[in-house]
Amino acid sequence: MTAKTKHNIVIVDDHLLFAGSLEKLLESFGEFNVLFHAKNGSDFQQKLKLAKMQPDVVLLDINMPVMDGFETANWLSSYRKDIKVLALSMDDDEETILRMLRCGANGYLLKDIHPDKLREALLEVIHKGYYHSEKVAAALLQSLNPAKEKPEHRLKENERIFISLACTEMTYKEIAEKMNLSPKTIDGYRHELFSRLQIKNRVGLVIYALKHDLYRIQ
Amino acid sequence: MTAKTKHNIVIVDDHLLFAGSLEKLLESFGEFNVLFHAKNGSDFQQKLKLAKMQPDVVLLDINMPVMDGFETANWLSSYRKDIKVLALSMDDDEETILRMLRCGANGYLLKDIHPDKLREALLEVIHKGYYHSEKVAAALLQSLNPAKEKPEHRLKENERIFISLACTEMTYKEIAEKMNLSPKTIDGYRHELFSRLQIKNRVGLVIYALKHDLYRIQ
DNA sequence: ATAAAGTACAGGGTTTATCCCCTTGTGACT
DNA sequence: AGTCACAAGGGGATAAACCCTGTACTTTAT
Repeated sequence: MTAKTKHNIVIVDDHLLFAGSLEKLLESFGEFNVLFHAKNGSDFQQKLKLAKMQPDVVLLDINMPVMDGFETANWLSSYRKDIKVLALSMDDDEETILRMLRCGANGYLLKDIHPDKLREALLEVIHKGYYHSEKVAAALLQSLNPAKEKPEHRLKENERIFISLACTEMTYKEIAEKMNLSPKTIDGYRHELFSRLQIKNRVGLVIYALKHDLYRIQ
Repeated sequence: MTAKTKHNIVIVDDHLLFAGSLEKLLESFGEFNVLFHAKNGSDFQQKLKLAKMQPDVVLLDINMPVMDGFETANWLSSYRKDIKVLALSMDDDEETILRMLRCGANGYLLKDIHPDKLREALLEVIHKGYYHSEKVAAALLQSLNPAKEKPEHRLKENERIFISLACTEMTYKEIAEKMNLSPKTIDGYRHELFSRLQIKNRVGLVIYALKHDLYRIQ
């Protein structure tokens, strides 16, 4: 395979070590050529505009500082629709997968897959225009089936505020004061959330909040 | 360089794609030979015992399910002190770096370093027995300054276990049963930790645990 | 060698917070 | 008129948090 017929790839990831290693892996497959690296979305924008060759596929990390994967995919899908985007993430959360696909990604890969899967995914994205692993396909189906959705996990604004306050050292009484509500109303929120989210106590609520990004440490 | 004179490396990381890529990077340097991968600490234990060749260095990820980097480094430093450990993490938190070094790691590398630094670090660990980047060296110096040390944050093993159980929906009574201790002893642990860590209630303890990586979501 | 100090575990008793059940008033919308 | 969402309350059981005390065993000092 000559250099001309190789598929051109760009890697966007803030972890230099990973990006560099990934390049070696792609080279070892023999049919790919890495044009350049970028350490975040805006770095990618600049380098893409200056590049003399355009990539066929962008391997895009989601968790990045400055301009994350969602923003980058969104921008690229309006700027150059012919460049395919393969999202790379450690997160197998359904919400994240769907959000990334809605931002225009052509495929979604978990970082804990076998290296051979990456080759398979890249070739599929190039030839078929999309790639979906079993997990992603399952998430897609779930989202299309409204019956299987979990409406009990939809939260109202006051519930979100309460949950994030419950992740602090405040007592329920103090939370009530802060929200200008009666402690008894807070008691009602608590009881309602415990049964809807199937948790047993306040620690369960904190864990739920952290899992679903309703509260962030530090 | 013949295969015999190459340095033997083992990679312990739950992200298969990263581990596989890293292997290609190491191969490209020419002076390293990857013996095997493991996806967590206990997987590593098993494979190490069966392996016909022993590694010179273990590249060890910190964030893993089942048996994390701390536990693994701890185990290895008592099992085989001649095998060097180079910790790999995205976390530049001072606490984490020091904890890993206390667990017996011979060096600490951030995942966002340049690939060439990895080669440098590996060679230094092999020849000098340790490697410390600027950031790690700075953290070490800080810890040597007794004025800035926080001895009240050093935890005993039972305290660590208690804290991670306090991050679940278990009551203190259930935690006591699980640890084969009286509920009153647990009450003592709780009181001691609240005053030492300057927190007011169990939620504070959960937040502390998550900040300092004593408990991990999911 | 023995007293003093420290550490780990466990107990009694009390207050406060959490958790749970059941009920009520008030607008708002069909 | 009905029911729905929301805020609020009464009463009570359980868990969490905070006292202070005691025993057994180890470490350290003299």
